Amino acid sequence: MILNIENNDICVLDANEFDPESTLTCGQVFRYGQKDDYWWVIAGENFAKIYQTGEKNYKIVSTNPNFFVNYFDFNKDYAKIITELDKFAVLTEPMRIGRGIRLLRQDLVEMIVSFIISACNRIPRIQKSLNMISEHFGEKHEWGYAFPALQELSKITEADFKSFGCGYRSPYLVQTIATLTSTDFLAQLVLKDTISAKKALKALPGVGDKVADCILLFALSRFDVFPVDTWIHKVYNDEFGGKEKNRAKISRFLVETFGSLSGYAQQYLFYYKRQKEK
DNA sequence: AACCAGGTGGAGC
DNA sequence: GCTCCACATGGT
Repeated sequence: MILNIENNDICVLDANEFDPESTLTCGQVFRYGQKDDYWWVIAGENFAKIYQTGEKNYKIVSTNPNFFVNYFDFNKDYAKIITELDKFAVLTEPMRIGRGIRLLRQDLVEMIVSFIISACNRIPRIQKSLNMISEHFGEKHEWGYAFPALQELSKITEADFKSFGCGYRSPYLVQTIATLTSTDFLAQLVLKDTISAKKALKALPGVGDKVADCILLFALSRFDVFPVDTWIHKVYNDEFGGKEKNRAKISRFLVETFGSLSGYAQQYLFYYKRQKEK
């Protein structure tokens, strides 16, 4: 990976390790889109456009290049990860389909809110709710609306969340945000190991096993977790011939299988299964 | 018109 | 520990 930061531009070479489409559409992030000849993404209060400039060349135009180097984790070498995961036959096709997926380093509060909303929901409606929250409580920029900071989120009422289509998750959101605002929960969380952090997250209303795993993976880069949702449940049945029905046990089995690379395996398998259904 | 969606919390065993 | 079930909301 060759990376140059030139004023407001970032040039990224070696597309074997970066594909904006698979990275953005693989289910880890909700506020993105495709327009004209570029992909765009809003991450917290930052915005980027991603242009393909050659077979293996990308140009990222953003408000904050250094933020996006960290966000896309461009300094991480995926070659070793891919080599290691190549040992699993079940990943051969998913890794071919999802070539260029990078696990993003996203904002903790944004992930907590996003994945509480994701419970028993459809992806387009999750996106709609998050966009409405941003439009009503986030800062307006020329490129759109930032995701609100915690201080702004704490002003949102249960009725507001319901009007944004969050449904029965609305009281969970209000209570969880109140906890994050009034305690040192977040500062303590990042210090904990994966097991303790998961336990702490599950104490938040609206956060169970699956949502906690998503937060750990997408915000805290904990790769030793395997979120099990309806799609991964299908993967487990179809690709692993699994008989277990308890999702916690399925997750445990998959973490035992993929170890410290579980999070990557999960993302390839999730993307693969959803692509196949289309 | 039932059924389902990136599940979770609570009740009852 | 486990198994049911209700929970808003919108799309098919």
